[in-house]
Amino acid sequence: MRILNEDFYRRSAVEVAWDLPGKVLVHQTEEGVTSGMIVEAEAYYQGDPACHATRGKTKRNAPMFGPPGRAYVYFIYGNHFCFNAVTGEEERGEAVLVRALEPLEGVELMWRRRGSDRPYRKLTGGPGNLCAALAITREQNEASLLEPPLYIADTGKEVPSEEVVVTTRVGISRGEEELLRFYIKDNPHVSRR
DNA sequence: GCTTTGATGCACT
DNA sequence: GTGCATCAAAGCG
Repeated sequence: MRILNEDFYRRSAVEVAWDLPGKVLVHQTEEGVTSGMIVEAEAYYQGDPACHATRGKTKRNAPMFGPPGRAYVYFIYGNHFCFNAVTGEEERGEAVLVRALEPLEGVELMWRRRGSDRPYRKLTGGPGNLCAALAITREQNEASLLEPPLYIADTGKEVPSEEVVVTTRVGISRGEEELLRFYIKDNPHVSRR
């Protein structure tokens, strides 16, 4: 597998979000390697009222204004982490939220982290779930995605464009009208259709 | 410095 | 389908 380079991320969030389904997110930890195919992603860009960066740079969203190819991990609702890949040129304030994975490596480890009574589809389905399964926390905030232990790789297999569905985003209270969400058709790990 | 609320998930009805 | 856990940062004053 080929690790995606900076040029991949140095594009608009919408373009990157379109290309991410089918790519593989990998996290190597002391416990072992966990990875999964990205099956759902959403684009956020400055000017979008729902984007964290829409009101300029703050302490929380500073990674979104940094160089592309970094992680932006933030804590939400007291319990949950969400993982984003920073895209676009520096100071643009763009990112792509990874919402769901299909487990590949380290499934046993994910089960151990999550509890064994969990339905398989919920193991990495949903932004909070995939972060818990891959052990992504605040510590991975601003980490580079261009090299191990945390990176996104290209399997060489492209997802046919007719299998990628474009729709509106989830959980947005403002500006729901735009079609910025991309997911793989009929994949059981996608939370909402 | 105090209040509000959110790019959620889960247990429960 | 509804409610709740739980907290950091934004927003306000």
